[in-house]
Formats: sequence, structure tokens, C-alpha cells
Amino acid sequence: MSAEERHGGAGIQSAERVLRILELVGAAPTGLTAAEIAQRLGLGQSTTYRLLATLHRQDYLARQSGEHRYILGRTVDQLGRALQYQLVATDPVRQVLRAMHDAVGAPAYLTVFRGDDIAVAHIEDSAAHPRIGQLHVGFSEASHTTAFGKLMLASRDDAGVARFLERHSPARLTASSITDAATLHDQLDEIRAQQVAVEIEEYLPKLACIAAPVRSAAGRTVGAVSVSVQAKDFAARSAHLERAVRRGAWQVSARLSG
Amino acid sequence: MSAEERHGGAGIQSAERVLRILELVGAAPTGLTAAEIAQRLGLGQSTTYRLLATLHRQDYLARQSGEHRYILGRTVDQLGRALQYQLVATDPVRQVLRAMHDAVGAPAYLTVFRGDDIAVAHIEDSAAHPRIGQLHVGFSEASHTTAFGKLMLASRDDAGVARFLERHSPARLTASSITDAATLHDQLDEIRAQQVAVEIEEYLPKLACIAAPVRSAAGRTVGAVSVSVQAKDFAARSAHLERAVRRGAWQVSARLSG
DNA sequence: CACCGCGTTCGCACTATGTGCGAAACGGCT
DNA sequence: AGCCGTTTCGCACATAGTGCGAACGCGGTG
Repeated sequence: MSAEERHGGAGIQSAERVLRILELVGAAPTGLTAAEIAQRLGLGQSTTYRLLATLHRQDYLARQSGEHRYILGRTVDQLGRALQYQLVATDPVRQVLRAMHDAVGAPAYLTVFRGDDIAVAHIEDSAAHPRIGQLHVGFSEASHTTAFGKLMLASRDDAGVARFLERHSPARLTASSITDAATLHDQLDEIRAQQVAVEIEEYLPKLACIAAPVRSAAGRTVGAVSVSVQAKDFAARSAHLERAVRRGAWQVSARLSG
Repeated sequence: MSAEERHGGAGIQSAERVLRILELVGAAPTGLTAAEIAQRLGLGQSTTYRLLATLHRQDYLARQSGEHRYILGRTVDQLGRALQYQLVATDPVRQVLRAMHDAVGAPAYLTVFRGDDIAVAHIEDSAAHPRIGQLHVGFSEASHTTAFGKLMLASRDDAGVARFLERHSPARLTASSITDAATLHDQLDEIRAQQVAVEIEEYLPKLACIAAPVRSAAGRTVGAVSVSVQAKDFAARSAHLERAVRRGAWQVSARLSG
């Protein structure tokens, strides 16, 4: 055993290297040469070429004729598409979000829970009601300070929540962010009872968000539908918004099973 | 040496296994359990778990709390996005295609050359002028029977073309498809001279397509802009179409460099 | 033409690296 | 308790992976 972890020691070296190569090439807009990769990973030529050959064979990497640079290949595209598909942002689902957006006059979000991450699968907004903050389609770390983050945590049992908190210490984002585990625990229980999660200025100042759970055919909570509005408007509109997200989440769930 | 290739012998076994796992998981809409993966690959438990641990650590795979299934993780998303970015289908570029579509009243395509593959980066169409055939956004094998495929081959030297033909024997798709290497060679020369490629019913019956090359700042041909129309209309409109794709390709090239 | 510089492949010797097997620790469920 | 299935651990073996240096191929250059 050379280095790595002293005990346990998962981590197949050559596998890690291959994965790292993919990331390197992905991060380089115009690709990388074998030499550059070898150098950045501190590997010998021989080894590098064999790793690259493996990636090339499986079409994870491609290279232009003539050029000596490696770029991402078709298999990466396939994987990305497969993932996109798994995020269920299909046309019928988008229509639901659009209807929600039109009904409440605010940006509507579909998020999908993936391990400890939350994937924003789709955002339906408009010039009049633009998406807020830096929230964009793609993966992001889950946070207990967002309405859908709460929903995700609420879908777990105590042990699951504990495991999450071990890895993600509850950082305070705004003055209203919860940092106390007991308080969070209570709030999750209430969310489990109501099947709706609310967040007011815990994630971003001036903003509030309300989310309802999307379920798989088997009943598992797999994601959330949410809308975000100005915090000052929230109290007056909450009943209406709640009905809208509940309906939207239900419709999305139905579209999934169908 | 166990099996695999008798000589030479590229192919890092554990790397291949890791990549194969990614594909397996990607192909399974709801993910796979460790046992299923082990079984499908014919591997021992121990080994499988170590490979999975590696993928999990680097966030190529994720798993829901509670669930024992592995699903694609955030790094796959990142790679897919990086690739998308490399395909240059940015907003300004799309605007160019939209303008082309409006100008010629036909679907407009942006393709990017990637090794021996062609990636359809974007299609701009409309209800009145829908995209044709099964051509969709994503990777596909290059073919000398498409206008952009010809353009890609024309961007290579003789050796490069030869290498391509070794792997992709020129199959006849329609009655008009070229199958003779010498004829193809001549046509490629003409394309190099004109800097435009035309295809009439060589790929799909009743359809014609005209494409112009997109270039990188360095002058390399990196892709193509094209429009496809009914074959019977082509002759009468060809001058107009040619001007449109030339202008579009130029504009896209400029957007890339800028 | 002989001489580089660069990218790529080859051969080889060494042992670290990856492997399978079996046992054991978990965790849920009845 | 007992009985799943899942996951971790420990160990012994040799395969699979590694680095090094040399050879090959090629395009450009004085």
C-alpha cells in the first residue's frame, strides 16, 4: 500500500486516473494532447497512452483527424442524455410548469433529488417573471435553506438526515437560516405532516419559496415542484401558491407514472 | 496475459470496467444495485464495491438515501454540460440559425465535427418548416452521403479520408449515393474549391441539403451550417440557398472567434 | 540527405495494484 | 432470536498495471 488512505482504502488507481482524464479534457475547451495530460497527472507516457487508448476505444474521447488533441466523445454525450432523461424534464412535465408559471405569475421550478445533490431539471420563467438569483438548470449541493432542500431532507428518516448533516454542516446563509439541528428536526416533522415546505429569506434575502413533493409510482419522493416570489408578497398569497404547487406536483407525479 | 488482445494489448481492465459501469447505470432508468452490476459484469462483490466506491467518491455515481441503487451523479452532468459548451450551440449562434431559417423558409442545422462523428449541435425549425427525417440533436456517425459529412471529409487530407473509409465502408443509402472512391475523391476536390457541399437525394429520397464550413479562429474547419429543402425545389433556389448558408457559416465562425 | 523534435508504440522487468474468496459486521424484517 | 441481503474486512496470490528506455514514424529544416 503506497499512500492514499491508511485503512479501508477504496480507490482503484487506474480507474481514478481515467475519470480524472475525462474531467481534465472536459475542462479544456479545445481539448488536450497526450503530453499535456501525462504532465498534469504526473504520469509516464506509456501509461498515459494506454489509458487514453482505453477511453478512445469506448468513444469517451475522440480526436480530430490530423490534430493531436483529445476531446470528449460520443459516449459522454450519451451519458449526459441518459441523465437528462432520468431527470424527467420531458415535454408534458414542462407544460405543467408552464401552467403553474402562468397561474401564479412567478418562476416555477422542477427539482430532482439525487443522493445528496439536487438537480434543477427545469425552470419555467418569463421576461415578466424571471428566475431569481444564480439558480440554474443543473446539479447543485442540497441545502436545508431552500424549500426543496427541506423537502428532500424531510423524505429521509432520522439516520438519513443525520448522515446528510455530517457531510454538510448547516451553514448560515442569511439571518433567518436555521442552524440548530433540533429546530430543523421539528420543522422537518411539520413538513412531513403538511407535505409542503416553505422558506422565507433563508436562502436569499427578499425571496420566499414554496415547494411540494413529486412522487414516483412507488410512492417515493423523487423531487419537488416549487415557485419563488418576493418575500413581502408571500403572506398575502400563500394559500393560493400552496394550492398551485400542490396541484403542479400532483400533475407532474401523474405524468411520470403514466 | 489473460485474454483480450493477443498482442499490443491496450485496455486497462479496471478502467474499462469503470466505464462500462457508467454505461450500464446510464441505461437503467432507475439505476442498478451493486449486486446487479456485479452480476452483469461477472465480477466478484469485493471488486464491484471497490469500483463503485471509486465512482461514488468522484461523484460519477450517486445513490438515494435508503435506496441501494446507484444512479448517475453530478460529475456526469458536468461532463455533459462541458461537451454541450464545446459544441458551441450558444445563444448568439442560435440566433444566426434562426435568421437563416426565417430567410430561406427551411430548417437550419449546425453540426460540429468530432473525430469520425458528427454532432448535430442545434436545429432551428418551425411548425411550417419542420426538421426532416430522424436527424436529431446529438452525435451520429458521419456519412459521405450528407452535405456536412462531405464537408467534414473535404477538410481532411487524402490519408485522413482513407483512414475514414477504412472504418466506414461507403454504404449506398439511396440510388444516388456515391460508392466509388474515385468519384468521391473528385467531389471532395470540388468541394474544397467551392467551399460548399451539396447533396441531392443521396441521404434521404426527396431531400436535398447544402452546407458551408464553420471555421475556428485558427482557420480549421470545425463544423458546418446547412439547410435542407425538397429536392424538387432545389435547382430553382440553389443560388439563394448557397448565399444564405455561406453567410450563416461566416457569421457563426465570427461568433466563435469573438 | 542527415538531422532534429515530437508523437506514438514496443519490450521488458518489477512489484505495487487489483483481484477473488471467504468470513464477518451491519441492518431490516418476521 | 433467527434469517435475509448488503456492505466491509482480511488475506494470499499473481495478474494487471506500471515506469523506463529504446525504437519507430513522420514532418520540417538547415
